[in-house]
Order: sequence, then structure tokens, then C-alpha cells
Amino acid sequence: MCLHGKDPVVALALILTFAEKNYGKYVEEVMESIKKRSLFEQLIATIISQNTNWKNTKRALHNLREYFAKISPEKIAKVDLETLERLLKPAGLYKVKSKVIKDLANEIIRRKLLEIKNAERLRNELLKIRGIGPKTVDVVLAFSLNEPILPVDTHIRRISLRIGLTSSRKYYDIRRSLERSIPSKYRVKAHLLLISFGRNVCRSREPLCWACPASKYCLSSRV
DNA sequence: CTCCGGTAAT
DNA sequence: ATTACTGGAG
Repeated sequence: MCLHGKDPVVALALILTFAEKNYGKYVEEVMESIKKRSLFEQLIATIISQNTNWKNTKRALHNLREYFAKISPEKIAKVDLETLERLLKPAGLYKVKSKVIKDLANEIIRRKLLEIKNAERLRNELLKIRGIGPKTVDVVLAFSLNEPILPVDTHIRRISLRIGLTSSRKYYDIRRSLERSIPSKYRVKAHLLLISFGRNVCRSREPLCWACPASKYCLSSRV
């Protein structure tokens, strides 16, 4: 219900339908490969991906797998920082990320974080580690612990703001707005679908509004 | 708001 | 040459 014909919830639904049709198959594959990861591996992958495109993230991950065979907190804790930095270089922000990943490995060993079953407790423990923020922790909880969360990345944030789904720019406000409109079982998939849509259509630079199914419901439409 | 940052797209 | 990338800290 909207007097001026701009309804963000309708826009969101149209976008998800469109994304399902166009990127659904790809997204299914991504979900499968992500769910094979261990919790620790998922954490590492998510940290590496921070503010970095997927191609470069995969390069750094490839370097890690090649060097360690199997990635574990013990191995990360032992390796020297310079080596870790060299392996992570292609992902950018490599000094920050190396330190975060090393701190994380140490804390996991010291405080036995991987034994925590309770999602809320794990969330709080992970958030204490410098370099792990709400987006990273939400991704891990959603993918590895099946929590009904819809993690908000830069693409999803952009889409939400453009269609006017939320007036607040704060992380948890945007997340709450999305979760109000998207049923819990569908949230992980919606997360990936929205990212694909944000990369391909609702792009940051030159959004393809002519190709967008929600353009007439969108506050920022250039069509 | 700025910084970290190599890489690819424009 | 500039901009953005599945962010987060100071």
C-alpha cells in the first residue's frame, strides 16, 4: 500500500522473482559449495571477502589451500605473519586480514570457540575479535549454523536503500527491514540472489534500470 | 569520515 | 585516471 505507487516490498518481491529466474541455478551451486565448508573455513573465507570482489577472494583462498592443504586454526596459528600476508595479497587489505585471521585462530584455540553450540553466544564471542563485524558474523551464523538471518552486504544495502525499503542506514535496521519481508527458510538464498542482482543489474556505478523488474516501484529508478 | 589495498572494470 | 569490490576500526 503506497499512495505514490512506490512500494519497496513489491519492488523486493519482483527483484527476488527476477533473480531466482536468472541466477537461481548459479546460486544453488554456490550454496552447495559453501555448505561443504567447515565453520572455521567459512570464517576465513568471509574475512578474506571483506570489501573485495569474488575473483580476488578466490585467489587468496586458493593460495591458502595450496599452502596448508587443509586449513585449520592450529596451522594458521603457527604460520608466520609474513607468509600469511603473501598468501592473502591478491585479496587486498592483506595486512589487516592476516592479523584478523591470526587473532581469530589463536582465540579459537585458546577459548575453544568452535565448541560453542549456542548461536547467540558464538555471535558475541566472535564480535569481540577485532576485524569481525556484524556482516561477517551474520554470514557465518546463517550459512554454518542455519540461523534465520539475512546478512546485509554492500550490494544488499545499496538495493534496500534505492528501493526505499528502509530509511535508516544502520546495519541492523536494514537487516530487520529485509527479514520482515522475507520468510526465514528463504533468507540464505535471498542473500545470494540479492547479491547477484546487485552485481549484475542494480550496480553501484551504472545501474541497469531498464532491465530491472522493479524500476517503476523504485525510488531511485533512472527510467 | 578516512584508512587499509591489490585487482579488474570503465 | 578513477571507481568499486559479499567491511570494519579508529
